Amino acid sequence: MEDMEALPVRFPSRQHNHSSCVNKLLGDAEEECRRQKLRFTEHRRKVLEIIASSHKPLGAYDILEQMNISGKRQAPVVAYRALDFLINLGLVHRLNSLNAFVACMAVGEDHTAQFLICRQCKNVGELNSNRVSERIEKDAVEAGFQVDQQLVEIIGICYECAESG
Amino acid sequence: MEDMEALPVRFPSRQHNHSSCVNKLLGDAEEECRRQKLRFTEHRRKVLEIIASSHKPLGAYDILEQMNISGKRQAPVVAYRALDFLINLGLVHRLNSLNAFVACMAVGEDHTAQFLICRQCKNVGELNSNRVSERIEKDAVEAGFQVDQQLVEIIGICYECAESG
DNA sequence: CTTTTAATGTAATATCGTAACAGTTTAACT
DNA sequence: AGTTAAACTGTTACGATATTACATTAAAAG
Repeated sequence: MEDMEALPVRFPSRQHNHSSCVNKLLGDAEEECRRQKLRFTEHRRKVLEIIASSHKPLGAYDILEQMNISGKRQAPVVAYRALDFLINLGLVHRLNSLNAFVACMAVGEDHTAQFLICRQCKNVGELNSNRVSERIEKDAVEAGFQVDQQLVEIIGICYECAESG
Repeated sequence: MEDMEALPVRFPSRQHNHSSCVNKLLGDAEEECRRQKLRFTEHRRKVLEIIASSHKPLGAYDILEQMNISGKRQAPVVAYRALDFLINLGLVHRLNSLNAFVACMAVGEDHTAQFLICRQCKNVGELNSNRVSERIEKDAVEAGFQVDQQLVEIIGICYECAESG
């Protein structure tokens, strides 16, 4: 018997307005930092804002380009440091197959995540299927392996791209 | 009700002897190339041999170092070309989270694969769980996504490392 | 208000991967 | 065999991604 609850998935639709999710994410970040007594500095805010403003994954150097506050180009390490921080906080995810970064779409939900990467429009969605993560966990354990972290990236075609041919 | 068949998994044990699996893989490669009328050139053979001789993932430049036939260092592109070929043939897998490569442990079995990466001994095992791949496929489809490729990398501690503390 | 921890600035460098193009080998077909 | 087309190789250069190291500054904790 299957679990019949709705499967949580976020795939950004085409006409979707980013500004609300950017604001939500920045708010969540601030709150989370306050709670954990961490510093939500300008670099970190800026990087999160840049990533959240795009549902296409951004490379570190793309982000860097948009960090030109006062026309001055930052060193790569500046972006990487902020990214590390945000990833540890669970606000940003890294897509290994693309060497790129996306904002988390399920902040604060204690979620597992699988990434849906559309190879046509390049948008990335986040699937939060506990069934998938539990299946992986179980089978790994059965194979004698103790799981710390799961990286699941699914490449294909999203609904909107499939519809429009 | 669960599928009770044994879960196919290959995790290289410590005392395991590589030479037999190297030979098997080279044989499979030759046969597959003959079948598909592809050329199993010296570079390709050498790269496959190098990868198959290690169950730790190797980076492209590690492979390159070992390609010093007659003391002459090859250009990176030489390794990458051979790797592309072997990956397309399904003889080698790329681990995106490590930018590294491992030999396939289930050649010719029409398999799906999930990788078990031990963060202690750095060995990599291959889990071939259709339950995992089917669960991913189903949930992605339910989420409106058409799957072309799945990348599953599982990071943790292998059985032998867990035992020895 | 001083100590110590965390974050920043800056330069250099390491690591990973590809483009472009000329030359050579191999396979396929007269 | 000789010709042609396709695949592979050699070589150079470069692009893209990521980290180390260390001096300086800012913030939090006592």
